[in-house]
Amino acid sequence: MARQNTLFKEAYNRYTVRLKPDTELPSEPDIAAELGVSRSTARAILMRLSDAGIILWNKRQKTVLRQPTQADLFPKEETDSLHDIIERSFMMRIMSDEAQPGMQINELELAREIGTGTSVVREFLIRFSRFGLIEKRPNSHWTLKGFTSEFALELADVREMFELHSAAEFGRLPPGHQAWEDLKAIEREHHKLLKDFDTHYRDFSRLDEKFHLLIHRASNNRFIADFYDVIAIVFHYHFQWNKAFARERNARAIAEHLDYIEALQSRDPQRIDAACRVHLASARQTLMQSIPLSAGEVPG
Amino acid sequence: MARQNTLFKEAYNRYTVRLKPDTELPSEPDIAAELGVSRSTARAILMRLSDAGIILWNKRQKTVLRQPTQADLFPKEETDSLHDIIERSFMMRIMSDEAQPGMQINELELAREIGTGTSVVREFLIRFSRFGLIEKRPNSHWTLKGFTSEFALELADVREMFELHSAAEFGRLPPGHQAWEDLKAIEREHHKLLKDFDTHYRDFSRLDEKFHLLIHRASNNRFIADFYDVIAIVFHYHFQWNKAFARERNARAIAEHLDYIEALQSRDPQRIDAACRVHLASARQTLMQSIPLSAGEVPG
DNA sequence: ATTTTGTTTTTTATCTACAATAAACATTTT
DNA sequence: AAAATGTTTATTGTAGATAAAAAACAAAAT
Repeated sequence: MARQNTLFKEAYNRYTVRLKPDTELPSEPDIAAELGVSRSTARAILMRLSDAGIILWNKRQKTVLRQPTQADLFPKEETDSLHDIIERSFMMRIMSDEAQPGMQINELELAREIGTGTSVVREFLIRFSRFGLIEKRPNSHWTLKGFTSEFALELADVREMFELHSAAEFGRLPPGHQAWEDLKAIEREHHKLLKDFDTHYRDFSRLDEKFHLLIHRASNNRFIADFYDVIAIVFHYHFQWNKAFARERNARAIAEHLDYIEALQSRDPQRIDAACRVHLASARQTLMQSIPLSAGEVPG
Repeated sequence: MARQNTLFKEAYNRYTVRLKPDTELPSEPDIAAELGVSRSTARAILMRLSDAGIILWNKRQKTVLRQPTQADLFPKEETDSLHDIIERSFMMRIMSDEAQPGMQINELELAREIGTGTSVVREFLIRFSRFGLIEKRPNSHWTLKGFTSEFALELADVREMFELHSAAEFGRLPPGHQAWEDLKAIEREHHKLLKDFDTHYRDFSRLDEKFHLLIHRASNNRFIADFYDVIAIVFHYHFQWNKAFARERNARAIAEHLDYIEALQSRDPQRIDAACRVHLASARQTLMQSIPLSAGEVPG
C-alpha cells in the first residue's frame, strides 16, 4: 500500500473525543484550522462521523447526535505517524546496550524489523544524521558513532556556547517583549512544581525544555534553534530510560533555574553570564555521568 | 532505469588517464583502494580496459598495451553523480534573482526539470535543509527561506562563536601536533600566492577554505565541523557568481590571515582572540555586502 | 461581497522493483 | 599461510506507481 491514513485517523480521534451531544459544529475551514489539517481531511472526518451516526450532516448544519464512545475511535496503534514509529524504534535500538559504536546500520534490516519500506528508513536516517550519532560512508552503509563520552563532550561544548549567547541576547530584550511575561510564567511553574515536589518532580523535564527553548528563541538564530533539537532529543530519550537520581538532579536544577531566571530579570549581563555558567556546568556533569562507560574507560 | 553507473565511469576515467604503456598494474584490491571503490568496481574497470584493448589481462598479469586516448574516456556529462547534478542545479536556482523568499518548492517539478526521479530530489532536500535555507511544512511543500540578510547574520554569529572557540583550542595544541606543520605549509602557500597575486588571486578561496578547515578541526567537535560545511557551500556558490571586488577582498583577507597565523603560532590566547576577531569582522562585512537587497531594505 | 460547501487537480508520502555497488565466500596462485 | 583472483550474495541508489493529503477551482448560501 502507498500511504497510511494515520493523519486522518489521529485527527479523527482527536476531534471525536471532545464532541458533546446536541451541539453544532463550526464550518469546515474552521475545523481544519483547529485540527491543523487540510479541509480535505476535515471533510473526511465529518464524513466518517456522519456514517457512524455520531453527527447529522447536511451542508452547513452539523449536529452532534450522540456521545461518541471508545469503540468509535481508531485503536491507538493505527494513529502513530510512520516517522514517529521509526524514531522511537530506532532510538530504542541505539540507546540500548547492544548497540556498540562502530556498528553497521542496515537499511533493509531496519525496515523489515520496523515493518516498513526502505525509503522511509533512508529518509529518517538522513534526517537523523544531523544529530551526529550516525555517519554515512558513500555508496555503503551507515555507521553508528554512538552515544559516547566524546559525543556528550562535543554536545556540551556547543550547547554552552549557544546558551551563553542566547542568555546574553535575552538580557537585551526590550522591556515590553512577550518573552518577559513568558519567563514570569515559567518562574511561577517552577514554584508550583517545588510545592508538590515529591509527587511531581518527574514533570520537570517538560518544564526544563520549555525554559531553555524560551531562552534560545531570544537569539533569533535558526542554527541555534535547530541545535536545540539535538539536545532535546538526547535528553528526551536518554533520561526516559535513566531515571537514577532523578529526584536529586531535578531539585538541584530547579534551584539553579530560579537563580538563572532572577539573573535574567536583573538584566545585568555579568549576573546572567554567571548564573548561566553555573547551570550549564551542572547540566554537563549530569550528562557526562549518564554516559554508559565503554570498555577501558574510567569514570571521571 | 534503476541506477546510473556514474561511479564506475568516473573511476574508469580517473584510472585510465594515467596509464602508461608497458607498465604492469597492481592487484585488484590495490587498485580498488587507490580509487576508493570496491573491488567489484575495480574489476569492472579492468574488464572494460581489457575489452577496449588498452590492457592485456590474464589473472595476475595486467599489462598496459597502449596509451589511452580521449576517445577511450566516458564523456564528462556521464560521470557526475546524481547528487552533484542536483546540488548544482538547485543552488543555481535558489541563488538566482528569480528565487524569492517564501517561494514554494515543488518536488515533482524539480525532479522533472533536473531529469531525475522524485526520491533523489526528496532526499536531497532533506539533506539540504540543514543549511537553513529551506524549511518544510509537514505533509506539505518546502518553502524557500532564501539567502537573506537575516540568514547571513545568523550564519555569521554562529561562525564567530565557533571560530573563536576553535582558534583558542588550536592555540592549546601540543607542540608536536601535526596541525602546526600544516599551518606552516598554509602560511607558505599564502606567501606564494602573494608573489603572483595579480594572476592567481582567484585561487584564494580554495586556500581560505583549507585554512579555516584546519582551524576548525582543532576543536575536535563534530557539530562545529558539520557547521563549516554550511559556510563552505554558501561561500562556494555565492562568490562563484559574485566576483565584484574579488581582488581587493582577497588582498585584505590574505593580510589578515597572515596576522592570524602569526598569532596562532605565538600561542598567546589574547593575541589569537584579537587576530581572529579582526578577520571575522571583515569576513562578516564581506558576506553582508554580498547579500542581494530585497525590496524595502536599505544598505547598511 | 464574503464565506461555505462541493468537486477536481496537484503534490506529497510510501512501497516495490531492479541495476550498480559493496561485501562475502570459495578457489587458486605465490 | 597469505594474498590474489573468481564467483555469489547482500545492500544501496534510483525510478516509477499509487493512496493520502493538500490545494485549487467552481458553485451555492448567507
